[in-house]
Amino acid sequence: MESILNSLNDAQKEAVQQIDGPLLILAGAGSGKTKTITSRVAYLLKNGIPPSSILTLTFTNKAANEMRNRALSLIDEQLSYTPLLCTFHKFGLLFLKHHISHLDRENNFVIIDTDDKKRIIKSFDIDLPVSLIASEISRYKNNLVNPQEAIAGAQLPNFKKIAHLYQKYEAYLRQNNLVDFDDLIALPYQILDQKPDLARETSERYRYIMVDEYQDTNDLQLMLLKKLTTAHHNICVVGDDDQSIYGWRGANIKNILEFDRLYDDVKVIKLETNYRSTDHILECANKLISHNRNRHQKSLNGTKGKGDEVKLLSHDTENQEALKIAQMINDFLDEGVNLNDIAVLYRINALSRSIEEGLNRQGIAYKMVGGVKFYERAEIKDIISYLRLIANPNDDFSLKRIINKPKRGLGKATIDKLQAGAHDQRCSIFSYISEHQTELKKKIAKKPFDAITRFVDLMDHLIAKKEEGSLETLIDDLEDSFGIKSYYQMLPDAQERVLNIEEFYGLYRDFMIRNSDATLDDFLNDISLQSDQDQIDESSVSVMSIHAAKGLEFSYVFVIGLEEGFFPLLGDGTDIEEERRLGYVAFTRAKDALFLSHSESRFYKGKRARLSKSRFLSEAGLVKGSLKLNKDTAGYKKGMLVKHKIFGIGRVLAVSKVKRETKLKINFAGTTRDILASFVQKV
DNA sequence: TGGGTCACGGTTTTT
DNA sequence: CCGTGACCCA
Repeated sequence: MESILNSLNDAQKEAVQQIDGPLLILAGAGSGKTKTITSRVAYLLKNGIPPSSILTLTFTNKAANEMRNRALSLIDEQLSYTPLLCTFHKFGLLFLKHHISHLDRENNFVIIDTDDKKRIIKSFDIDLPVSLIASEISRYKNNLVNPQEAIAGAQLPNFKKIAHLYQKYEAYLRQNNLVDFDDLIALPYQILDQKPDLARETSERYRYIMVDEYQDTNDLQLMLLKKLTTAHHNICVVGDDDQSIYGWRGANIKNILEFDRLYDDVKVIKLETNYRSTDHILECANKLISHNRNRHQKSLNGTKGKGDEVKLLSHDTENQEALKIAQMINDFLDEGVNLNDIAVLYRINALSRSIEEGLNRQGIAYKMVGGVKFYERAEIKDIISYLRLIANPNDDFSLKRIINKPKRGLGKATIDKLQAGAHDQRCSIFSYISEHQTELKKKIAKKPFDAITRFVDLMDHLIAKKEEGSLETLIDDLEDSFGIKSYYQMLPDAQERVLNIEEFYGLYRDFMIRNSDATLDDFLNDISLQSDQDQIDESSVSVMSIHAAKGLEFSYVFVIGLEEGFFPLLGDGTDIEEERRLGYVAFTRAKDALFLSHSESRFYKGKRARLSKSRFLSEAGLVKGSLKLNKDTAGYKKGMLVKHKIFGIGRVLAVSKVKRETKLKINFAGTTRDILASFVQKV
């Protein structure tokens, strides 16, 4: 027990030992949050709490793995059962595997990603942007609004449309037994809500619950947690409201700001001692974040001494910026700094290109986190679709993706016929083409018919393979049957794509060897919850978005693109406080040296734009403030035409200022609405 | 059916 | 600027 508490400060000790009742740990950046959580898990175990009663929820797999390792290393004895420590989504998946039958569904469902979701929506005929529909559906789900309610509640024609698409989308998912990311949280909640006994039982099972990164939970996750604590109130949430950066994905900062209203007798412990950064860095971060109003008052106290001043780097162009930073990094390396200790961070991925070029020119090894994700590459998704179809032949969605890949002469016309035929028979496309061949033959020409027959035969063979359990070699049979690799060999970027395919085959075999009793479904679900955060830890400079840098720390940090418009990123529905929190997160990644860089101009979307310094630089005390407020107000005038995503085109009736925003009174086809200027575009 | 050309629009950020 | 989607012709 001593060994666990020994290395903790007083606040951390208190947090670790406070195991009963609701507890909010406000853990500032670099205040030893992970250490506190892992010590707390260890402390619970040491106090005889059975491992199976402890549930710890995190945001990324990476955080989950790291915490598991650290917690277990604090315990000497071997555990027969490891406490469940996973992401919210993984927890949802495990729960649904056991309980989805309560919703009258089979547990061989498949998880779809955002791209799949958009494809499904796109396959309906729509006249609104897919991204809008997708995000509205997400919103409905996160607010527990079902399609019927959505339709009943929708007022405007476009919302009516979206609500109907939502209904169609849900029907599609159900029919194909698909589950999207939102469902992984929403469906468990629905089940627990319908079955109070199950809620109680589940809550009894997990008597000690901990939640990491609580500032980034959404409403639905909060409700789910509420269900999980029906039988007790032993919930410990850990987070930092100043680091809430996922509002765009539905995270609700109120969850952490108002946690004490959720349960009686909430104990609050603040961890305000920062062990990571030097004082100059902290001062800069503290100053910046102090401009936010919506936050728990607190500040970080350093322990490392003053350190070097935070440096502002000014450049004319992004190429100069990249060159200069690459040179500086080279100098650090000459001084003996480790590649792993250096990071370049930015607000938007588009800025990575120039930096990569600069690092390449200087011959500096770097790793990009994010960008095009491995599992989202077209060639990988094709193979995944084949596997999904083998796992579940009724998955029309996957079938349509690969039925003509590699090309077998099956175009839109044929596929439409198959779809119509399947619809008439009320069965999936696959069962239609395998079981109604005589009928099919009458409908389509010989050539496509032969292609389909051959496709079905090969698939049947693979399905049989799966059923007899030869999963390890299934991937080779798949390649032998369909020649996906050789197909991509002929396409552009062949080399890279083939390498990706080979890597994927390797991952598949590896998974099947390591998990000998796993099913194909297990594999598919496992990879769909994987992010590529978990990269190989070779020695290199890290280049990534600030979001990707959450939870990480580096000795030397460069933040680039500190210009109005890029950071803060200004556009539809910008939340300036969240932008500022992102700045805070970026600054507090640095341990010893922080460099903030801006450029006078940048080449973006095909043209070069002149840019002014980010307001965050003056707010952090780095440049003397010459804040131009309401810069974009001037653009709007009475009588002007503007366009809104949902309301369409309207005419401006009046322009006014509210706080720092421009508010417009707009006439949309006879209806007058007050709307913030940031939500409309000039026509 | 599939390949080629042309116009458009767009990017935050991720489980 | 680059990738995607619509449209047209062989």
